[in-house]
Amino acid sequence: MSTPSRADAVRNRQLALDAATALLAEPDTALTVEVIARKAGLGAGTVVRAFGGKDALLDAAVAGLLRPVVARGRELAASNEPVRALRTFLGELMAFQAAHHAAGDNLRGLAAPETTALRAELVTAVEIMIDAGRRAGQVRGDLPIDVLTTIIGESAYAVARSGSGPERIDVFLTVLLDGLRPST
Amino acid sequence: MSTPSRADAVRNRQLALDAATALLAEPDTALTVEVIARKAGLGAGTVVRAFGGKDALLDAAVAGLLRPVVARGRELAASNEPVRALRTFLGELMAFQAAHHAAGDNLRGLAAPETTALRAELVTAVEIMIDAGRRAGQVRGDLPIDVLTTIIGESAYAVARSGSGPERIDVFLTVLLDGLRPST
Amino acid sequence: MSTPSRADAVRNRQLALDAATALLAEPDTALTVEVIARKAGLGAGTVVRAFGGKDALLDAAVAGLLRPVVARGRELAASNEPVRALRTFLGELMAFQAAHHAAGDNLRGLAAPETTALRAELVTAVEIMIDAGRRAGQVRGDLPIDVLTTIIGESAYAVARSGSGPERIDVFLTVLLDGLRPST
Amino acid sequence: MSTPSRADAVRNRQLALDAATALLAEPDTALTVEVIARKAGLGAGTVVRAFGGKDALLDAAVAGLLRPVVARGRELAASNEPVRALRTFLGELMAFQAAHHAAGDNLRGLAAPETTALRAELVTAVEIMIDAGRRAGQVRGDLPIDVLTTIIGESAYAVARSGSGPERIDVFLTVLLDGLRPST
DNA sequence: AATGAATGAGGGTTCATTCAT
DNA sequence: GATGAATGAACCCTCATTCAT
Repeated sequence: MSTPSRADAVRNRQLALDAATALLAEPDTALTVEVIARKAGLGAGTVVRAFGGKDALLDAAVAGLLRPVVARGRELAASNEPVRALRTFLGELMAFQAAHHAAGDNLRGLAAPETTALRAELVTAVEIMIDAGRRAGQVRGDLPIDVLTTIIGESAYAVARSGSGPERIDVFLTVLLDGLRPST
Repeated sequence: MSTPSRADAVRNRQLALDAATALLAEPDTALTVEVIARKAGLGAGTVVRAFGGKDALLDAAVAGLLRPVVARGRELAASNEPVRALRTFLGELMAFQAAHHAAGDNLRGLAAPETTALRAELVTAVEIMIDAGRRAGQVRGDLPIDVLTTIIGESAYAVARSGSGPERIDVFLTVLLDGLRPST
Repeated sequence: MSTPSRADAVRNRQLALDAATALLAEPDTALTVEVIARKAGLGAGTVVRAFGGKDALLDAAVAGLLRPVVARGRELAASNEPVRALRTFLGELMAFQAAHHAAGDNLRGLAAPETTALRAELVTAVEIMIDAGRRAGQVRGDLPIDVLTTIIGESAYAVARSGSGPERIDVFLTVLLDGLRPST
Repeated sequence: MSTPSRADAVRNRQLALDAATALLAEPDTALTVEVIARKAGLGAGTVVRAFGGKDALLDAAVAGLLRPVVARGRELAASNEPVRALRTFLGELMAFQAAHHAAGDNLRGLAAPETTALRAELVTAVEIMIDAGRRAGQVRGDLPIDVLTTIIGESAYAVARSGSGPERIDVFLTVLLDGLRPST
């Protein structure tokens, strides 16, 4: 029968994904297929085969990390306190980046369609919040919105690089959001 | 005389450096010794020998890019219009990063003493400007200065990632500097 | 079961070891990883991976050659005809060296813990035989024992260099053992 | 004129030779052309050109070391106290080997015609001494002479390997020469 | 379907030799 | 003729992928 083995395949996919995800948080680990496989308790071949290549595995792992953040972004985009929502969202995004700050680096030079798509959704969520903030008169309207979202998105990455803790993230957010306020 | 052949050595060192520097601006190129050597029109051995290793070559290339920026930073740190100086400096720093946005990534995991030293000088220059800005009442005093400098430094990196052009840099600076103003 | 593929690994490890061992007997061969791999019918990566480096492979190869000799030495050290035992042992040791006379040279400058340990055991065995020979009045007592063992050990190496056949070994042993007899 | 530059060539040949010779006594030095050149105060090209290749340079260096030893051998071969002469000669040979025990190893795999020829002469000298010793009844006659000379020649190398000092050499000689005495 | 050993291209580096200066 | 920088083949090793078991 093929059903039970299919179940195994699903389980192994998840094991590989979990291992890769865990390793993304360890900045000084090599992140080779063999290391991932060992952490997953699988063979190297299984790990590659489960995703069709290392690129796809890492894409899936980073996407898996990003997905709940994006979901949260969609949720917060519906808030009627857009600036507060933006701060909350960016705080969570940055905390995620800080916790897995090897994620971005390990994706370098790889095809990562899932992650790319999620990043776009993330930008959309930010866009909605900014737009709502503008309509509420809480966010400055003198700058092009697409540039603002890009800046905000990339800034999250910046914090990740410095291995920043919560207090640093908070300072950054204070500066960023004060800068986004309408100029008096 | 011992100068003549040395002249060639200097020229080729520069060729290798130029090639590496040029490649730092191409984010999707592999940046192997052989690629650098081919671009420089030299043999692979020559490139390694000229700098004593790939690490040292990349360090030198990035440092070469960073050096004039840092020099400019020292100059601007003496300005008596600190906020304007800060904006000018950050604009130049970010333009540099944007032009060579593979620089930081390619240095990952390498020993890069020159670049590290320059980065420290860069932070010092920013610190001076912020401090002067505070004394002039133009920069907020409610946040720890070392966190501000880190944030600012990392932000420059953020812009680099997005391959941003001048207008994007300008928007970022506007937001950042407005956020750094004393809260009313 | 996990044994089946492991069986191949063991077989190939042995293939690499055999190839290296065979090449140790060819004084004018380069003994690079690739040469060993080709002789073993394996890829270069496999050979390195199987032992964790060229050093370890050569150490293992030489140790593999030395091990039975040392075992025989321990056996003969228990003999109650110490001089006869010494001659037998040295004969076998030299025959081994003669058969693989590139062994020592190829280990030069390498970390070879196994081989080093075996050499020490070898010296100990000789020491025991000489000591027994002295107590039996068959070996001269006028010379320091540690010097004798060194000399004997190194002599075996000497014979190896000349690619000597059995009759040469025999002559050397006659001279050496006559020289070790108590002076009348 | 070509005469003065010829003089320079001769001088540089000697400088290269001296440098190589000196380095042969340092077992843990790399002995690359560049190292030799630096020690000689010459350029790498000059060192290679002076001898037509690294092999020839090392051959010449080792031969230069061996030559006086061989000369001394010829001298001592004329002695009418052959056994005493043999001991003296072997002592000097071994002291030479001990002082330059990197010599042999660095010649490995190289064409070294000069050194090879000298080694043959050295063997001849030993042969003469042994033959004279036999006629004087001081050296055993029951063993083939060519084997004895080989053994003796190779033994000198053995001592070199162990980095032996004078006392070790002396012990070795005592054993060896006692072994060469006619069996009673 | 999973395994994990084998593969082999590609990485940085070394070094005897060559050749423009 | 001397120089020493450039060369490029060869070295050992790593690792994503493949494939016999």
